[in-house]
Amino acid sequence: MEEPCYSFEEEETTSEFLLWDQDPNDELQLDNLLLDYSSLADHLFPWPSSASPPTAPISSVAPPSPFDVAPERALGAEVDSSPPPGPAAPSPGSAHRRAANVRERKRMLSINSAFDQLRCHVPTFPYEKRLSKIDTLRLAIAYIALLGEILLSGCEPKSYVEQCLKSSLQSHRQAIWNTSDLTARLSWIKWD
DNA sequence: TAGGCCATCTGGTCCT
DNA sequence: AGGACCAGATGGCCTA
Repeated sequence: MEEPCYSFEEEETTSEFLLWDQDPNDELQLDNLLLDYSSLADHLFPWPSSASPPTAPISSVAPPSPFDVAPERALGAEVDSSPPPGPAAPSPGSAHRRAANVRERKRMLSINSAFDQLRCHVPTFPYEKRLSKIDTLRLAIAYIALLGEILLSGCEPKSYVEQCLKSSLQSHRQAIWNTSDLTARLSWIKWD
């Protein structure tokens, strides 16, 4: 099996170890986010949802046309024929309710698109299947924390990570990024 | 077959 | 008032 290769110095990627290989605008936005570390708390989400271009369907179970209004596709309440609880509540099949459903699907698509973008910025194993949403979030948190530590340390990224992997730093510091998920991925990086 | 993950619908709440 | 956001419920798909 081929080993993944990544160099902090050259920001070069292989097709098997996905890092920073996305749209230059996305990369720039992430760069800005990492550079402006002090404002991280105000910019936890770097991509506005409206700016996320739609990507290819990520799920095999996604409907062919996500914008179609398909009340018969209703899964959760498809056989619920009980009347709405309040007089102000729109009936399940009303135009208002269908429009709200369409908006909600579009909103979820936007969120999923952002998750796809985020997946492209966290280290993954070459053989790894698609990260789940929760794993993507946790890995991204750890990865950002690591990058922040590298920036603050002023050390060479390569040597810093190698030191960490040798536990010389982990032994006396409980770093936020020090998760088994991330350290395992870092150990896959071939530096030269 | 059980559990994890996901898409979708739905109603409530908040915001503009 | 209408849209955005959120969480609960439900059922489908996939994998160990």
